[in-house]
Amino acid sequence: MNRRKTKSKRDVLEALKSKGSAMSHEMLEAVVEDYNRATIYRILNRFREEGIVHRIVGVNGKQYFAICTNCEKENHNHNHIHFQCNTCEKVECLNEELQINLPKGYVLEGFNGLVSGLCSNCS
Amino acid sequence: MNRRKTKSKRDVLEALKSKGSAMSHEMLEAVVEDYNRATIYRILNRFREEGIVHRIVGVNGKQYFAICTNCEKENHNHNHIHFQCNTCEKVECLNEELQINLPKGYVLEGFNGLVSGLCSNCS
DNA sequence: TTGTTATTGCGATAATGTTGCAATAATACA
DNA sequence: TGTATTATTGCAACATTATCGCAATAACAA
Ligand SMILES: [Mn+2]
Ligand SMILES: [Mn+2]
Ligand SMILES: [Zn+2]
Ligand SMILES: [Zn+2]
Repeated sequence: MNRRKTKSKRDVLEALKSKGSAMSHEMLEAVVEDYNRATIYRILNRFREEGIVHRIVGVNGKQYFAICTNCEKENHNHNHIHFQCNTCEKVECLNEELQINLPKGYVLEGFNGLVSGLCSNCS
Repeated sequence: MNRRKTKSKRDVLEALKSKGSAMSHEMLEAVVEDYNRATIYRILNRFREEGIVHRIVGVNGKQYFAICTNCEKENHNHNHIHFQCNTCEKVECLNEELQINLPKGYVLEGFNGLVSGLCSNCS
């Protein structure tokens, strides 16, 4: 399964990089040129498999995708909290790492921590 | 806007109480008698307004509702983390309270912290 | 018992995300 | 450079979750 470089992938990656904060499908659609809905989702999920981006689930239940920073190959640290603005919908990574203690017998596999409120632009 | 006591409300509340952990619409539908989808959602959102239940958004983007415990009227503490099992889909409240520091200019309004993994039954 | 209106059921609708399949195009290789 | 392979795309259909308008129903106050 060899990967191929395509314009759509470049466009999506470029959009995510230049935006800085996390983006939903909807946000991406507004920025990149007109690709099919399925194509964009497939690209995002592919990126996620490859460890290029990580996913945040918003309070609205929507998926947001953000470029991985501070992540090494094979060693991702996504235990940071995210912030979602209730007004402008922006989703960003906070630096806050946090430590989680689970009860006995529980196995941690993922973390999705989301603080919602007003960002500095909207407060 | 006076509230009225109905069988559907009693049933939903009873289901949530006896289950102990958070429930999705789907889970509720399987337990209570046959009410319309919209009715159940309206009841849940009503309960939320009244501060009887709180809502957790799962990693799957679905809504889960749990009875409020440790909450006083007008003073809810929902800054606790929740745990969702990737196998049996169960969602429960963890005792872990956590402290969140936001950057300057940010206003906190809500928190949805979700750890996913395997519960003690499924691990 | 009766009137008011909160609540419900029904149907339609919106939004998000995935999938199967045939067409297209990126890439390896002759 | 030309050709074959197959990863990727577009399209349409589908699944799921959740909300909403409206008319019918039923809780409850008087
Ligand atoms: Mn990462
Ligand atoms: Mn509460
Ligand atoms: Zn904002
Ligand atoms: Zn489990």
